[in-house]
Amino acid sequence: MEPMDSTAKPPARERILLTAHDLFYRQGIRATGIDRVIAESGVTKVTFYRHFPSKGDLIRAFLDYRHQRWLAWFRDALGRHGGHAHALVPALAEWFRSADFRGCAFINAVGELARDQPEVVAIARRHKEDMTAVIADLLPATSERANLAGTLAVAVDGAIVRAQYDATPEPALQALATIVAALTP
Amino acid sequence: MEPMDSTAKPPARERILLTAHDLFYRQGIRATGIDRVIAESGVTKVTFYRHFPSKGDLIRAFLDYRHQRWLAWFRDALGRHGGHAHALVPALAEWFRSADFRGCAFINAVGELARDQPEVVAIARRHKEDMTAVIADLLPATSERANLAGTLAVAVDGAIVRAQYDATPEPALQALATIVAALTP
DNA sequence: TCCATTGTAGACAGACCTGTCTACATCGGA
DNA sequence: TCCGATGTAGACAGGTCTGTCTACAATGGA
Repeated sequence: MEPMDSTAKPPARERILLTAHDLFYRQGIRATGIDRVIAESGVTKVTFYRHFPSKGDLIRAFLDYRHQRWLAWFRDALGRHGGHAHALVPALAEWFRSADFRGCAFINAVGELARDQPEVVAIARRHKEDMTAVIADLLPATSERANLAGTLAVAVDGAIVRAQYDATPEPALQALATIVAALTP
Repeated sequence: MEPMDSTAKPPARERILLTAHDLFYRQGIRATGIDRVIAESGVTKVTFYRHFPSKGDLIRAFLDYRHQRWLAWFRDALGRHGGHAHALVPALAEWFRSADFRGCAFINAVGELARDQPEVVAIARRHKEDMTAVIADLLPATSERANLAGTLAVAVDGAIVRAQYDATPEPALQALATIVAALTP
């Protein structure tokens, strides 16, 4: 029955995944060695390699996990801000202003790994398709909905990368607000 | 006087820089070892380290070089396509469709190196400021010019990253065209 | 002529990387 | 009771990384 008292450690696989998520997102994937993930998740090499036979497996699991987690947050934040297209700005503002914001994990992963692990590009593409679908849900069901959602998704990507290298998120948010206002009546 | 006949190799420093540009942009910076740059530029370790005391120096030199080269191309392409805001789309189309397109070197570098080399972020920021200034030159000199250029720059960044992970550049270009049309009368 | 600069060849150090291995402990279900 | 899954500790192999080192050659200006 698994009593699951509050002091119990989560199972090894979950600890590894949470640690990898933290380190990969914060430091970058290539910059993070397996040894570091193993040490910080409090697991040994054998246990680690039984769950993830190679670093590539861990990277894929990390991206899957990130995908679920980020999309759930995105949907929730958009809902909390009204569920219309203009909600994009305050929703993303939450993320951009959070202390550990480091850009889009998928865009970063493509930049780092596209050449050696082409499947990462496919994963990123699917992630962005799902993000675009969530954006489409904010729009009225006209014949232009899919196109408009795609255009807004490009603006969102632009705002994410700008917020990543700018000192403050305001220019990114202002630009996004301008584009949203121009495109949605 | 340097006769400079056509078979002469360029000086070592230039060969190193061109090789680094090629490898860093194509494979990523972290994925490219110094040894590879040394081997492909036809130079020895001592020569290399006399010009660039550390990999960090080479990275900075690469980004400077890329900055000059990309901006010169960007200005030229915009001019060839009419020098107005709508020229952004065909100009970027040239780049996105070129065989060796791999996204924006500065966005990629920030994703890879921001944590360990914060100065890379500052370099990227300056690059994007200059890119934004070039975009501003396409716009009429109204009081809104700077704001509008900043907004278009965000859209351009979004189009660049989308073209990087999409299978074809068309969605990125179409989105950018839509945004440009909506923002410039 | 002298000497600093730039070049060449390649061994080497020391760190870090991924992944394998032996040997043993615990625990839950069949 | 037995057995497979899951856990632990840590040595080890073989590769790659950055950067240093010795020793020598060519060139070009003061």
